[in-house]
Amino acid sequence: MSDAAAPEPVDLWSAFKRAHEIVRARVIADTAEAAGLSEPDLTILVNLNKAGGALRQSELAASLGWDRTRISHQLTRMGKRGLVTRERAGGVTVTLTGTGRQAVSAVRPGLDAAVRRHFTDKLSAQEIETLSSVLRRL
Amino acid sequence: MSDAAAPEPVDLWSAFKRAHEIVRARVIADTAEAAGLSEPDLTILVNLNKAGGALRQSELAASLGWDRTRISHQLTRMGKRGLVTRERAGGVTVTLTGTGRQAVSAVRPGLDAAVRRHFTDKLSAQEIETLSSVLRRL
DNA sequence: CTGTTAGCGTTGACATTTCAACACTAGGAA
DNA sequence: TTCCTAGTGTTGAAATGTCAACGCTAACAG
Repeated sequence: MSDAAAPEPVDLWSAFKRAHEIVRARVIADTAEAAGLSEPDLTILVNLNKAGGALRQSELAASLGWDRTRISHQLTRMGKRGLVTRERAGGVTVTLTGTGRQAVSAVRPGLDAAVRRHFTDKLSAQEIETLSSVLRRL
Repeated sequence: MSDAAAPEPVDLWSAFKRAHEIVRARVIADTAEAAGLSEPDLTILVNLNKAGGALRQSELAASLGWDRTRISHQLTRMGKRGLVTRERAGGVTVTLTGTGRQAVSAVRPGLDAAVRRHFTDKLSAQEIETLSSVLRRL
């Protein structure tokens, strides 16, 4: 039998937050920081790019688990920096600008590498599968 | 064989961040919010309490994965609210006040319940063990 | 037409986090 | 002694996130 005592739920949650915090800091230090982008900038850019360059604002919020206000402020800032544009069409559609696309392409290789280095390379294939299924459920 | 395609590292990382964001929002809504504490307040209080009520500031930072500046500002705010005290002893030692202890005890049962409800109850014993081992490694 | 309700987004004030720059201390080397 | 160097903590300004309040639009009932 395994000798690991069942962790208290709160301790498991603390470990989760700590791991998130540490991996996040390392990945950002290796990517956004080097590209003159903030972490939220990068998060939005990658999500938009993955969706083909445009998304409804509410879908963007849902896919990140962010709330309306946070997305709104963030997009306002990114608009001023010329990374995205917004237009009303029923809801609001957010679109990547040329500058925005360029920024994603520039950072992407480094981001992939950093995520592998600080995250997935430390996990076995079996663990990745379990983790993936767990995260989907939360 | 499993038919789940191996997820791109970046996608797994996004899923990790999203799960963290969602669980965090739910737990906080059910606990700190109800107790007049902020999330970082609660995080610090729980950690200090677990350590017996006092810790070196740098140890607190390391155990949370936070950086110096963040801890410093946070403790300054909490000091003003009467939750902790600091004194210089080689490094700086942070101590829970009576008010601080009281606050932790008051929130603790609700916190345990919320973490179970939004997090561990959704995982099997097997998954908890895997997750626990993975998080330790990161 | 007049409400009413719900979804979606914005705004401004305030709280928290980050960033760059600055002390302070201890320890060792010149 | 003086001069590094590393580790630790603080400060103030700028960036980001949160909260409460508001406005807009569409759908629907009266």
